[in-house]
Amino acid sequence: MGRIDNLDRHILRIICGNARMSFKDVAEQCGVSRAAIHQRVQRMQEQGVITGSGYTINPKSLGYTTCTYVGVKLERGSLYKEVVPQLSKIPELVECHYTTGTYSMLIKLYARDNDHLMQILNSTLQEIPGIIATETLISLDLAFMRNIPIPMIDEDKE
Amino acid sequence: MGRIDNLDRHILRIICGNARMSFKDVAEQCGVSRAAIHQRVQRMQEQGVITGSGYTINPKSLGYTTCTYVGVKLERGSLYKEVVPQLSKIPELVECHYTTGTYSMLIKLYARDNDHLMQILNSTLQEIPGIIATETLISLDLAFMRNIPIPMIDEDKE
DNA sequence: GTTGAAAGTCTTTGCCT
DNA sequence: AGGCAAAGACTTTCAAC
Repeated sequence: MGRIDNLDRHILRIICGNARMSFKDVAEQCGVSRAAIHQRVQRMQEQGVITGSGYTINPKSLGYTTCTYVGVKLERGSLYKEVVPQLSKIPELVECHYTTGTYSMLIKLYARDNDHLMQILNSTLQEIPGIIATETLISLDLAFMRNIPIPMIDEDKE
Repeated sequence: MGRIDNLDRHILRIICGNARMSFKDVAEQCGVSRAAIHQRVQRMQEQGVITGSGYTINPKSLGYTTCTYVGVKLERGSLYKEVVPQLSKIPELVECHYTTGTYSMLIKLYARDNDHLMQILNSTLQEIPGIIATETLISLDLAFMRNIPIPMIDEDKE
């Protein structure tokens, strides 16, 4: 996968929170040329360090009033691979993990209102074969949401 | 907050998964001029519909091998406001919700390895006053992670 | 929402360290 | 290998319509 040095990390710290910042400004902040930024961003995309880009949309502006996590219990863990395609069909479902602990899976979804949430939970989720129980954790408040930390490394080592 | 019409929605669908796409291409896909795209994106940023932009970074490339959700139980729900600033100090913690259900809070974090995870759970989290119990849900596999759905609306109504 | 022109930015190529 | 400079191509911005 190739090493990610401190210049890479510096670039990532800047752009991971602002995809539309011009490479000229990134270059100035890093003290290198624009071309260097361009080459490194391109290389990191090829290496799979950077997997994509996007805008963050406020769910409320689209009419989604609630964000909910649901703990899903399966009849058998091995049903995981069969259940995922079914879950994937639910557009409101944005994240889907296979987990250790109390639940077999943890999923995240957005709903327009309580009726919509109930409809997803009862009519859609509970009807999927293999799912024997769900536990609903409604997010009443998002205290914070931020990017993964990007620590600098000791470049002499490694 | 102003209405978001179908052209806005079309734009959002395109750019929310690709922040670096040129507005010229967006304009072509939408069948309008470049300036229209620019005006609308700017307006949506001012309105708070678009709250930011960024690159997605592969956690593994930074040395994070595990993604973990932790259900946190508080002594009293009202301690929430006091606990959040403490949690915010943990850089590996990327998301923090106040929730209904089994837990008082649900948090998401990244760890380099099992030792690192244990250290965050035992040394850091459990030491915060007000936290009486935690339940760890390690993500063994991320089946999918995608953007919130952006439905088109019936523009005659509303 | 559109057009057109001016200002600024990105991307490529070849060169240098 | 990796960083740099310059040129042409492309975008963004700002008018007036």
